Amino acid sequence: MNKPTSKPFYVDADRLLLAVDCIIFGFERDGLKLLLFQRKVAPFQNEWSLIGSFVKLKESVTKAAERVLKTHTGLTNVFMEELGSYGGVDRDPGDRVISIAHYALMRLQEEDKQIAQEYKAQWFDVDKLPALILDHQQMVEDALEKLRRKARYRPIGFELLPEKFTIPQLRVLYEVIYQRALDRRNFRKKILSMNVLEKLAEKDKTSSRKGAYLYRFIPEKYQEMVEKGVDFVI
Amino acid sequence: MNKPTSKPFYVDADRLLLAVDCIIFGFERDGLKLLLFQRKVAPFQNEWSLIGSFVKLKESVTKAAERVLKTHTGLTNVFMEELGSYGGVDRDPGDRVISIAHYALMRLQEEDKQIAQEYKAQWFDVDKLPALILDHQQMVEDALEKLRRKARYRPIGFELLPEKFTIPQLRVLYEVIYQRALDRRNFRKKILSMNVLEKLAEKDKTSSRKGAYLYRFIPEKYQEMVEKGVDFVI
DNA sequence: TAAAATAAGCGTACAATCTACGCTTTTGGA
DNA sequence: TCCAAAAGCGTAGATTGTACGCTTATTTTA
Repeated sequence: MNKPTSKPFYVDADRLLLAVDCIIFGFERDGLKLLLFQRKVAPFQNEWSLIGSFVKLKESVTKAAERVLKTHTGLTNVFMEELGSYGGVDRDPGDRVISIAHYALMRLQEEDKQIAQEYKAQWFDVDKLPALILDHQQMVEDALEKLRRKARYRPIGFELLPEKFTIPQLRVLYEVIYQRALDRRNFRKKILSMNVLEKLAEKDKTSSRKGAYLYRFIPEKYQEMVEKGVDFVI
Repeated sequence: MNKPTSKPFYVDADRLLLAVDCIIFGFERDGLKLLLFQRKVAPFQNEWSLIGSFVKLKESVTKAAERVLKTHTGLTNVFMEELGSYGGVDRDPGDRVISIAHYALMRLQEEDKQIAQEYKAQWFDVDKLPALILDHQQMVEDALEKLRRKARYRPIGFELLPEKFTIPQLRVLYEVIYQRALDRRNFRKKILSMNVLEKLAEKDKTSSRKGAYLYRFIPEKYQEMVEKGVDFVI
């Protein structure tokens, strides 16, 4: 068996195109947003789409997803996780492409909103999305479901908050994820009983006259919680 | 742009090898088992390995996983689900191969044990596994974690029981998955309170003198439970 | 043939957690 | 100065979880 490279095995196997697509969620006071792009290349030029790219020969899948996020939003260090593969034969009429979808979470601040302009993208309300190409609609639905389920046993939503935050802010976050109202008073009790929050002296007055105390996660406790998996407010 | 096929797009993208690997769990009274194979081809010939195959150009990822299961165990209609991708650049020294791992669950009966002989495979106790090739050890650990987590909010374990089963059998199943003892009496109460079981007139006497009543899932209730997601005995 | 052994099954009591909701506090604006 | 609005505190009752004793049915064994 001659070897053109140092890799003589598996010569008969088919070679395919492998892509990553990113479902980028942003959290804002008034709801959960999704970052969408107008596709630059054919097929489906100019239609709304998730952002993605092909995985390169010398690049891990994870790195590919990070690269996509970086080049299309400028962001690094964002929480991102694999959602799953989309591997149907005819899912992309352009060729046989298998995509490994990833979803990312970020908190949306004024500065992040510029991303939309700089990268010709747009933030949409998750329940007011335009038509998407290919199976991207399905990916978004799956990502939302996974996000909600995950929020139950992991403090995942916390990725979406600034370092200092108020308890009402945290509650709104969960309300947005679960799409339903949570009792103010019970939510507070439950969260505080977990002993992962440190109360700070400062107050945030942007959303009420009285102002709400700021809190911060206690890193060790938070880490512990991530590992053990907590049963969260439903 | 000339087109050799009807698919003129994405000509510059790298083409990779995409595989599926299957983590096949079997449930038996005395524990959870894993089906392993002695690899027939180089590299790693004769070493213990999960079973897998390359995804073909005209085959969906899901179909590829089903094909693997069928050709290596003869089984179809087994619960199987995607675990995730293993996409590191150097994970397989034989070539750049990305694998999408899947895990399958089945109940182990005498007839299924012949699989091991027919297909030159062997059932191992999940906590007494031999060394595995590549990152297969990691895949198994991840699959076990996912299985346990999933068992909490989905009646997933039920895939592993025969149509008629006793409550003690169901309990042993959960004990095996969670790797800890569950209180007989409380388990029964919890399960019965879900109202998904129909008590049959027959008893099963294979595992006790007194014999235990057989039950069956009420299909509609069971389906409801799958969709809503239940919070299960921890 | 009676007693012992064993797993199944039933019930009860106490603890922990969830849920609903009233009341007080703080502060900016009318 | 009073009102409105959100934050924060507390309690009571309902629900669920947890520990564990007791009875039942049946086979084995003494």
